[in-house]
Formats: sequence, C-alpha cells, structure tokens
Amino acid sequence: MAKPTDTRARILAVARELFVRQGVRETSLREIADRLGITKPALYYHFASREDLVRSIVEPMMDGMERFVAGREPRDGAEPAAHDPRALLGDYFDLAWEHRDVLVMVIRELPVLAPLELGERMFSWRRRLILLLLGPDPAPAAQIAATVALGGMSDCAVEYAHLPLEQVKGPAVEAAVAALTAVTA
Amino acid sequence: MAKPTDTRARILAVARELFVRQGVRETSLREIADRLGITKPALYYHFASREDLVRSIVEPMMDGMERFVAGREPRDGAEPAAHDPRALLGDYFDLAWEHRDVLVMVIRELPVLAPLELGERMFSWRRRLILLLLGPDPAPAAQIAATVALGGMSDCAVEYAHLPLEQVKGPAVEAAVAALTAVTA
DNA sequence: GTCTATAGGACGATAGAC
DNA sequence: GTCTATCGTCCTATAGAC
Repeated sequence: MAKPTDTRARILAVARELFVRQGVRETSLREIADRLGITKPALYYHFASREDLVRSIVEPMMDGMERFVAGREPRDGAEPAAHDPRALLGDYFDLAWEHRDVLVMVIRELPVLAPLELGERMFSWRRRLILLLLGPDPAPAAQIAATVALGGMSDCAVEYAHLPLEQVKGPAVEAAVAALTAVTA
Repeated sequence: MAKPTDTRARILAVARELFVRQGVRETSLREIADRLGITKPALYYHFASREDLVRSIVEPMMDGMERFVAGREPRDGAEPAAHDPRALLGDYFDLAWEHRDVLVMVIRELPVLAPLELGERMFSWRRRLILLLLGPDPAPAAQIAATVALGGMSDCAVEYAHLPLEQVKGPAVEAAVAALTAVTA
C-alpha cells in the first residue's frame, strides 16, 4: 500500500494550494497541469472530472467534522452527555486548525461548491455541534453566542494560520468560552 | 436629482442579489440581463465593464467601513481617545448588519475580487478597528480575542440575517464584549 | 500514463443599426 | 437606450496515438 499512483497525490496537493489561494472557480485544470509539468488529459486519467477532483479535496475535512460530532453525540436512547465547553471548544479548535486551509475554502466558496450539496452537510454538523455545546432545545440568545464562539475561533484558525498553534489556541479558546458563558450563564 | 437613469438602479439591485446568492463568478452578465428582460449590450451602456458593475456594488460598503474607523480615530497629533468596547462593538454590529449581504459576498469571494485590490483595503480598516478597540501596540493574545469578537459578530449578522435586528444584536454584542474582556482584562 | 488535437459551449466585449 | 450579430478567448471534456 505504498503509493496509490504518486501522481494523484501530487495533483491533489497542487490543486488544493491553488484552490485555496486563488479560489476554486478561478483555477483552471490547465493551470494545475502546467504547474505539474503535465497536460490536461493526464488529469483526466486520475480524476473522472473537475468536480471529482474538487470533491476529493473537500471530503477528508467534511468527514473529520462529521466524525467529530458523531463521536460525541449520545448513543441511541441514552441521556445527552454533558460536555465541558472548554474541552469541546478546544478539541474543535484543533480540528479546525488541522483543516484550516480547506475549511476556509469551503466556507468562502459555498456557492461554487453548491453542486456537491455541501451547504446542507455543513449546516447539519454545525447545528449538531451547537446542540452538543448547549444541550437540547437551546434558547435563541444562546445559539447566537455559540455562533460567535465557533465562528470567531474558525476565523482565528484562518487569520493566524502562519503562527504556531500553541500561540493561537489558548487565547482563541479562552475568548470563545467567555463568549459562550456570558450569555448562557 | 430624481432618477439617474432608473435602469441602472434596477441592474444594481438584480446583480447584487444574484452575486450574493450564487457567487460573483457564478453569475454571468447574460443571467443578469435575462432577469431584467434586456440584453447584454444594454448593460454595457450603463457600466463600462463587468468589473465596473461589481465595483459599484461593493464600493458603498467599503466606504461605510472606512468612514466608520476614520471618524473614530484620533485627530492628527492628538491622544488616542478611549473607546468603550460595548459601544464600539454595538456600533460596528449596526454597520455590519446594514451591509450584511455585500459583506458576506466580499469576505467569501476575496480571491474573485482580488483585481479590485479589496484585500488590502479590508485588511487595513480591520486592523485600524482593532487598534480602536485595544489601543496602540496590543498584545498578540488581545488581537486574537478581538478577532473572535469581530469575526463572531460578522458571522451572526450573516447567519441570522432573517431575524429582526433587535433579537440578534443584544446577545451578539454581549458575547463579543465577553470574548474581548476575558483575554484583555 | 501521458501525449496531440479538437470538439463544443459559455463568456466578456464591441460594431453598427434603429 | 436598446437591439442583432459576431469576434476572440478560455474552458471542460473526449478521441485516439504512443
């Protein structure tokens, strides 16, 4: 299981970098191929279509997010487990940080990625994450606070992407916890 | 000064709606023209180019943001005035709310709008806003907290755009203030 | 696995009539 | 102010040779 065609991985790496930096729609297959010193049809040997290529880049992050919430939700019929907000927000920050490049790409380009039905999936795990934070049937004001906390942390993972994780995580999580508890307490 | 050609205003309204909903790059001039029952060349009578049309939609929001910070910065050579964070964040929320549709469009599509040199301008007024909040030469941790506060509020203005302002503003500003003071205090 | 060549369509923009 | 017609460019995708 060493190399599932090495070229495929190189295509994914270059495509991800260009998609993130200049936008998905603004990056043509020709540009990706040129950067790799190959031609467009070579791409089509490794990916069925442009959409298939985009999907292959986005999928790992979406999977990570969905497994994150699924692994923390109560088993069928069990009581909702209480989650320490600081721990949950900290773990979520780690995940957002790990996928920060693709995350910003997806958030930015929801319209472009509409054919992948990504909006629905993102909305779903985000909603489930808020329920983990606040418990069932949260008050509107609490949901707004949770949006500040989660959205603010995601912004940090993107805006301070060039700094080391340890420097950003502490203050970002602390601010998010404060935002959440100020309104829910 | 009644109607500076009524068609121009109708074009702007339709274009803004489509740009926000499906993305700038995903909306062609043909689509805008069709929606208005006119043809593409008619657009070119009112706007010099596609880029000119986009710019005309984005400019009012950018102006609003720049005037917001400029009006609160200390006069040349004067002491930096102290700003009450709650008041400043509240005023900023009002502004973000007023321009929420264009704001989300610009944030999302920074790559597409790169030719307008928008990234530079946004980065600048956002930085100046953080200095107003924190005073000169703020600590890195405080800047991160400010990013959570400002970014979180912007997210709220977008995500809860369908609710009345009064319902969203209170909790959002309260959460933002808490995020800011938890780290700076 | 990668190439050359090309089909086929959409788009931005302009010319010129009315 | 708005139209018809069209130019040139770029794109995704495929056919077929090596």
